[in-house]
Amino acid sequence: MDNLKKKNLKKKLSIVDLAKQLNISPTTISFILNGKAQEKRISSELVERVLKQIEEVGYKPNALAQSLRTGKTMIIGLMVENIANPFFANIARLIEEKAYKNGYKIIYCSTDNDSAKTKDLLRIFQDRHVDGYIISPPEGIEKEVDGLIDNGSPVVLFDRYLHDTKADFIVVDNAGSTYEAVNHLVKNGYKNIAFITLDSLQTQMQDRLKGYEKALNEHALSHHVKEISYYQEEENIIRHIVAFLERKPELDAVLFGTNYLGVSGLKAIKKLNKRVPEDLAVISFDDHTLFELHSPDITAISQPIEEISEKLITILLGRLNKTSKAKKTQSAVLAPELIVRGSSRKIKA
Amino acid sequence: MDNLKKKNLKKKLSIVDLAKQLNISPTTISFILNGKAQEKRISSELVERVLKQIEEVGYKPNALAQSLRTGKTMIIGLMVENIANPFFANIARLIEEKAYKNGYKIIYCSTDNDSAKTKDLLRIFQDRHVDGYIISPPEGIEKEVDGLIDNGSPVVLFDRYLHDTKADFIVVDNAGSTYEAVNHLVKNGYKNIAFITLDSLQTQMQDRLKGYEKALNEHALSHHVKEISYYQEEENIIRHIVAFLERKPELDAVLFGTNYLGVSGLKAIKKLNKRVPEDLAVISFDDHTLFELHSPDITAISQPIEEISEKLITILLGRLNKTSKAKKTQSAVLAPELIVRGSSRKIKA
DNA sequence: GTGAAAGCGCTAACAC
DNA sequence: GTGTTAGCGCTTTCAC
Repeated sequence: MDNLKKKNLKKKLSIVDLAKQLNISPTTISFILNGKAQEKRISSELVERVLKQIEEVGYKPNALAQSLRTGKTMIIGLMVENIANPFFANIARLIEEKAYKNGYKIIYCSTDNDSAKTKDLLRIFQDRHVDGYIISPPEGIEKEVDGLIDNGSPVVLFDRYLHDTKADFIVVDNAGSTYEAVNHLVKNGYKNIAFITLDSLQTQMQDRLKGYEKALNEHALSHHVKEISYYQEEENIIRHIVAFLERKPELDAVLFGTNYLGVSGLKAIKKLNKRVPEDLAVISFDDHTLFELHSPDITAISQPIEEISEKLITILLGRLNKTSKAKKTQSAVLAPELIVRGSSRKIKA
Repeated sequence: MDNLKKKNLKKKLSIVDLAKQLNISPTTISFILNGKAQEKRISSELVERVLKQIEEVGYKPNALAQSLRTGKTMIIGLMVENIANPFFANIARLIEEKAYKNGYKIIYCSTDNDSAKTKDLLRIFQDRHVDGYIISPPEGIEKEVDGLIDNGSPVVLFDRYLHDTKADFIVVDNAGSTYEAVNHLVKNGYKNIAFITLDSLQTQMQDRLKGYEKALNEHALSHHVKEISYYQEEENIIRHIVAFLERKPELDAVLFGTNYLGVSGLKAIKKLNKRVPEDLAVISFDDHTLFELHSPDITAISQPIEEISEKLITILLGRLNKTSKAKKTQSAVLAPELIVRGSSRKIKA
């Protein structure tokens, strides 16, 4: 009866309680628990006895107290632009998995590309003493990021990076892959190629724009760039795309700068009753379930999500484990893959 | 020079440091910080002075120490089946937002519907002393959930619930909405309606099955149920669906039990070169960007994501704020909406 | 009105 | 090899 009750009640017992039960000092238990039994030459019988008792009474160290003492929380702060975006959700998923495997937990949040919100969020993460950060940063948080690093918290950026920052980063070859995509369109006979992108100075968007422009210049084709503001409802985005496409009847192909622009773009194209690719060829940056199943299926610049996540966590864990803080900025530029599908196929002229 | 350095260094200063600077006791500062200035009748000038100093030196209380002392972490543990599933990602997004607005942060993870993994994860959340839980639970964690509640941590389940548990839950009317969807198909002239679902005993899947069967029974139509195991690659799922559809050429409609089954199903249907809805009408549980843009667009049972998130966080915050632990289980059953699209339209017989 | 002091549970330098 | 003890930074009871 009493035993049963005890089990349910789960009186949180501390290392001191445990020490009393065993008639030894908390220190010894602490040493054993932290793998210092050998080093401190604690008798293996004692170790045995302690471990057994721990098992028996279900003792679990208070992580909060540990963190307060050691300064390490084993928590990684993950800030993505928007967790509802499949690209970020998939990255988050993979990072989470790899982090857990290494004993780290994830606290996450969506920044909405809002630097004020992001600063608040960074503050909160700092308050909670997260050990390291993985961030797809909005513009304007350079100072805060460097502040974190100065305080000894490693930061790895992804999807885009920040100029003049000490933070590590993992990005993809945005310029090169966009360049390749446009060349693919040109090779298939398209000449009036638009680029519908975000009105954003973030590096990834700027690089995609550069790739687009470089390709067009090389082929002496005229530019058709439409920049759309990030901060609006999808309906509005669609409206803008519709207006742009209507204004430019000469277009025969369009490249979308992000997956959600691609999705909105397809909705716009549907509204206009344009046939893909006969009236308008389509390529989108980022792949999306939708692109595979759409009729026709949509050519996409697919990012190596698995590789990105792997590198991110590897770099971060490296920083977390090593004491050498002096190491230089690490970075990697990964190669996306152009997945050619029906929406950009050659049409008989 | 020295000032600059100080700013960058951000020597974490404690409440004691602050007290020394002000020549008062830490207690007073603590009272002021915790809104007890009135109660303790601390002179408003002192309050002013303290606040100003805090501002000036950028003092921030150590949340870890606070948590250790108070036992509250202001962190909510969110466990979803899979953050890469848009349904869960969207819910997570909304919950996160609402939580932050109330001063709570989210630690999240994906359970993969794996009860062993989930138990581990619960353990980790417990270790970190999260204040409350929002969970889309796999089967088999009833005991653990009740354990949490017994220990005073509120738990709200969603998407499905657990029998014989004290936990609150928010679900949708799975049986009713599936019933309605099948009736819609029947009304549009379909007679051989399959239900492709998960091989799962979770309540939501069972209820969807019941709704399907009830409708068929009322119309004296024969059942065609295909249960697919959750734990496999998408390729395999597609293969199973293909095989099922090939084995049952008499089918003229199919209802998918989840959004990813719907997506895989569409891929299977594409492989089989079946026309939708001429050869096979399609409805899927859960809406998905894809369903809107697919040709034809896909009829879906859309869950009220915003409302679900709102209720979840409201119930949890209610529990967190109130001291009355004795309150009975709270639950709500929300109504999904059948969004009728082209994939289930009436075809001329 | 304000302060001293006792912990929350843990780690680790130091002592023996 | 093992124990004593001083904090980590905060809240809160009790005293004045």
